[in-house]
Amino acid sequence: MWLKIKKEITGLVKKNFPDLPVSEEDFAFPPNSEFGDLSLPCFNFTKVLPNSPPEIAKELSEKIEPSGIVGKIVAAGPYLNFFLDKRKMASLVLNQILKEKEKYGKSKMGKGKRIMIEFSNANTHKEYHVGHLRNLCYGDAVTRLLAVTGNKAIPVSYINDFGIHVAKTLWAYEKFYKNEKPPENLGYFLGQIYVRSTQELEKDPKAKEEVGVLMAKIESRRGSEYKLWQKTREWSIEQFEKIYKEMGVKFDKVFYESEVIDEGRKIVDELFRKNFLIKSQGAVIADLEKYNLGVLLFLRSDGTALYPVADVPLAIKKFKKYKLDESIYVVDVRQSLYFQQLFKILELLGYKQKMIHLGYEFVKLPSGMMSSRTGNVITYENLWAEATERAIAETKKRHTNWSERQINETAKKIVVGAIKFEMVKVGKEQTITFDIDRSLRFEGFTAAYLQYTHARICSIIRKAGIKISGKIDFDKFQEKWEYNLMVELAKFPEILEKAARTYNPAVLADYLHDLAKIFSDFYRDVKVIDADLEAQKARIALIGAVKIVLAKGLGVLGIAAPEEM
RNA sequence: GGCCCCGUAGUUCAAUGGAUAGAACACCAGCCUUCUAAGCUGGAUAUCUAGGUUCGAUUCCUAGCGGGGUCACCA
Repeated sequence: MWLKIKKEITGLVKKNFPDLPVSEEDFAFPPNSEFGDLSLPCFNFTKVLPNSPPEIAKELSEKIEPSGIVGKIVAAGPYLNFFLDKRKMASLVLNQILKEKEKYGKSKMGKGKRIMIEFSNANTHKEYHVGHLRNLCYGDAVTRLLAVTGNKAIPVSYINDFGIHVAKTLWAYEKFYKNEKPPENLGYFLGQIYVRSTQELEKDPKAKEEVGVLMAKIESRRGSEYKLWQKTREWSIEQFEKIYKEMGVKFDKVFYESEVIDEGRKIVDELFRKNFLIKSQGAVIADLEKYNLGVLLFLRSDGTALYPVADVPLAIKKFKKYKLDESIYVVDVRQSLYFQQLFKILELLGYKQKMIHLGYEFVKLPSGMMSSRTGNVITYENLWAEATERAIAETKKRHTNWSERQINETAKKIVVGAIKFEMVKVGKEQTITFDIDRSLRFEGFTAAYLQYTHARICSIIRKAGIKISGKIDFDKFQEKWEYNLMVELAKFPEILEKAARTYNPAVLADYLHDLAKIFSDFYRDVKVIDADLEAQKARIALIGAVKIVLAKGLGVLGIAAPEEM
């Protein structure tokens, strides 16, 4: 919306000064609304005009006649500030939002590009912890951002169900848990066993061989070990599905290492024959030294497979089957060298599609790096239980008359919101130190604050009980908060585009918080229900627009906006 | 050692090269017979160092310091 306004103003300036080097990108928002709504720095104009920036600003402000959406033009030092016509602004912004409703903000920026985005690459037979959650929440938010900005986003997950970790867990299972009655959450149970396994293997180095033997038996895809693998693999997969359902994340397709590894071995053989891969120190590698990317191991010297053996065929399958324009991998930044290597190999094999590794920093705890081995870890289950308990307690306190079902449903929305918001509200380059007390707060810069703001708006609209129909009299807007809200609402489409362009949902989180803050100011100073009918109508329209944008913005972050809380 | 990321308030984070560096938490002092106090108001506190580019640098460049990651059989 602002882009449109900036273009209009650019036109206005050019009409009077055709030679001035000015474009939409040159405008800035003033630090304070007292300065105006939009600002044009005049420093660059010294190249075509003889005067100093302040003199130029002054001259421009005198010679350009305000028209259209521009109400007033004022020079402030080297800046040329534009004040917009508030009534025109109101009718432009509010009419569009109320007409488009939840479609407001949708753009065609992506031009229908087919983008596959791979995330939540968890391992079966291991724990699912807050580190995985960052990946899940970030990947999901980016998927939704790409979709809302005009791309065909295809979310997929790639599960490693066939690595050595599987054998480790099953080794410990056979040895220590075989006769135990498994608990209800079987996936979680496997995670616990994996931890035990790493501890036991440290104590008993000889057991490594047993694990190797077990792995070979599983890979043979025959016998009781293979059956055990099939059974326990389902346990993990069911756990993942439960997590995705609770968190409201959907994948179009889930790939499994066990399904692509055979194809991968064939490709490795073929590439080896073609001398694309070579033998070195007993292992099979790709030598990428000439691209300054070191070497990448495909096969260990004992012939067992490493990551790229599955990743290469999977990437090829993706390109062929899904006709992708772009392929995105959301994986921990520690694997950025690996992805540079993988992309280089795919490029050398002739794949020219755009490949992007979205590397985010890891999650650690106040007590240090997460480590399953030492038990310094917050599992998904622990976090979910803890968060649910707190959200239920908080909701009960406020709504003593609510049914249990109502409380649980609302609490769940708060829990999912809290977790997702914590994970995406900071940039991906930032290490998250996950402090459970800090993260499960319901005040300040949190999802709960945004949800609460939304619920308050819903409450007002319910109580007012009037339908907005016919023409709205925007002259009824007299308060600065009403105007500030509209200015903020108008930014939403550009915010979505910026967040999508930079793969940074934190931009959106920030914006929603700003919007909610301004609403709170409005809420304090401006009564909606007590106002005369025309003013009430106009204000209902305004807060209705805020509600739409809050709900939509939260939705893009994968967070629900409850009507009451 | 090579490469990558980070360094902003007591803490956790913001800031397309633009005006007075914003929030949140914590702390102190206030605001609920009035649309949900999960809210609001007020208060104090910050750009790692040294150079450079620029009319203008938290932002870009160089060097250094500090923290983290990664660099062949881990995933």
